[in-house]
Amino acid sequence: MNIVRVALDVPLPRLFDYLAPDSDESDIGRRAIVPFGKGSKTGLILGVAAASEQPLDKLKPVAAILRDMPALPPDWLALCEFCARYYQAPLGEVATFALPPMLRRGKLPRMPKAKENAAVTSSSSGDTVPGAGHLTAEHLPALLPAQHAAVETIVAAGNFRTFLLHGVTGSGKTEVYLRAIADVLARGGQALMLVPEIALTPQLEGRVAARFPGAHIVCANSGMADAARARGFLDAHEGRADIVLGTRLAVFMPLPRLRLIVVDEEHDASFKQQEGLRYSARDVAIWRAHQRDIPIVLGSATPSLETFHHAGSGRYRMLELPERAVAEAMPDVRVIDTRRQKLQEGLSAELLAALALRLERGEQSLVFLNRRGYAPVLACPPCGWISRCQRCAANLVLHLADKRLRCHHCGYETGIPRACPDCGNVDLLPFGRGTQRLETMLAERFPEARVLRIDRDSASTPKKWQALLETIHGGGADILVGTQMLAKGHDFPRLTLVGAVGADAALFAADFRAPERLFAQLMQVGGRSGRAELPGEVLIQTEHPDHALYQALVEHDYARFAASQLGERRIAGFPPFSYQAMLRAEGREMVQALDFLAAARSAAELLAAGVTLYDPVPMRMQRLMTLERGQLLVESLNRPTLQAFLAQWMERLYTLKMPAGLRWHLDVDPLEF
DNA sequence: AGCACGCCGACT
DNA sequence: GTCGGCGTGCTC
Repeated sequence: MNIVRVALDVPLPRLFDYLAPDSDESDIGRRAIVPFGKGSKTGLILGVAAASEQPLDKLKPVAAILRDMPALPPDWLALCEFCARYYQAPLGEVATFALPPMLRRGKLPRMPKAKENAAVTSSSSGDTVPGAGHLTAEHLPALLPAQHAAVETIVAAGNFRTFLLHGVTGSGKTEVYLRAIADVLARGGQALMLVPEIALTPQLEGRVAARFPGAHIVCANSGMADAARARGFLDAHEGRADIVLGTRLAVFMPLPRLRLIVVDEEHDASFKQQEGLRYSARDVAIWRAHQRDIPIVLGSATPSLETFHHAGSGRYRMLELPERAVAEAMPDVRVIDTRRQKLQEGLSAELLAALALRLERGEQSLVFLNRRGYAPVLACPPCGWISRCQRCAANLVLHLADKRLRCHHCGYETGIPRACPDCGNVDLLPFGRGTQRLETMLAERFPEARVLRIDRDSASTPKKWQALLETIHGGGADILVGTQMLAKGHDFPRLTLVGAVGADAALFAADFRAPERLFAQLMQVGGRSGRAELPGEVLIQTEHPDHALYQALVEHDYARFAASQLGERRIAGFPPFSYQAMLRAEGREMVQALDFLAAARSAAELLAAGVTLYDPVPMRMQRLMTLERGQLLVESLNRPTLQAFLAQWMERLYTLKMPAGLRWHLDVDPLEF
């Protein structure tokens, strides 16, 4: 009697056994439709067996085994198993998550008929080299020595090796990726390139497509239509695709001839999924490269400190691109000490003068401020009342443009009160500064200038964002005011000045990764300024001009910044010198959440050798409106120790009785605190 | 997670 | 007298 073990999309950490008389080993990795509870579900067969641990009379027969596509291969199933184990998630959830929604539902997309243009699909036949005919040297940009060396090293690796390609904006990282990919394609391999969410721009797709005109390129991101995503998955799985280019979810694409993985902007937080299966696509990609014994290239101008640490210790191989490939000078970065001067609406005399100079010369400026809205709070000076969100602990941000108070954490919004709700005073004052206030102030101060604000409010839809970009590129703006939205992706040809305002907040934030993010942001935003003939200038307003972070920025010295941060983290015992997991609980009342976490902590007591469990704490911000959230940090100096602990701990947590309405999840290697 | 069954309030 | 609240228990 044959039994198939099926992974189903239910939050239960086990497989389900079904009778399947006509099944055999070749059905492992196939989808099956099975009766489940009242209805039926589509799942994935992960094993066949002669016997079950379940009593035979409890087993139902499978409704159907879907044999309409090739079974998913063992390495793909092993990838899911790794994720389930490492992130402590039910295997069924991982396996179904890794499938595109359409395949998950037991359907297949309509595939295009094979009639199309033979040149485009010839790559799947295996005897032509995709794009090779087009890769003539005279069409390719010349490589700098460092780029050349990096390409040679990656190409020569062949086997598993993690490379950190470290180079500033404009140093030509993309060209290195493309050359390494060309080599892989020439040898009949497939390449996987992961990019951050925002960076998956048509420009990059276009550049890759233009470089490999004969190659079959598949894109994969969550914004795609169901059928297109499923088609891409099948193209990859059945070996037709040569290059898969996508966001984090692309790390789960089955690729039989995979020979190279590239993770561009590896430090980017969007590689970590923040809900559901909380995986890090970058880390999963490294595991996958190891599994397949192939090289992986992590690229960044500002690597995550974890990655940089491993590159320094020799675990990863560092590839430095020291120069800018495009003939551009690095911007001149300076700090402005704001302690001893009276600021005008938050701007220093130097920054205002620099802005005036750019206006005079007809060049563009950017004022970078990581706080949207008009002012962070509305306050009543006599009684001390400040606008607070009713649903979560955050302050309500004043948006003067549409006369609203808005919570940037949970989305709650309300009108502006006429008078203080506590004391009735009618003279409520905005406190602090946001992008709107800065925009207003700059427009008043420079009436002749065209001031353009770019933040989540003004660029709320892709269409609005596109329109703003067109205005900027068309020379329709003199001063840009914006948040980190502006830091990524786009070149602004006439931009020669970047001013950073209010950056200090990140220096002393509760989140130990805040300085790392600030450095990356300032470096990125600074990289937007300047061209060969128009050198750029970056002015950072700060009350801590001697801080190591700013000093390193002035010197364009990432390594120095990283060394100082890593020194602090070593002393504090933070990652990469320890390994963390966060248990979070949310419920109607904070006490419920904290009670659960306390119970979870007691349940851990006998298991926790070599592991530190901290106290359950209420979360700083509660994201969901009416839910209270708490969290419990777990830490160990040793990853296997933490992993072993988590596995046993989860088993116990699953047996704990849950008060109604209380939910919890575990976040391994959390990025958010 | 769904989706049952299962006992206590205000409605045609 | 019922419709329905969501508490707890199970799904091979």
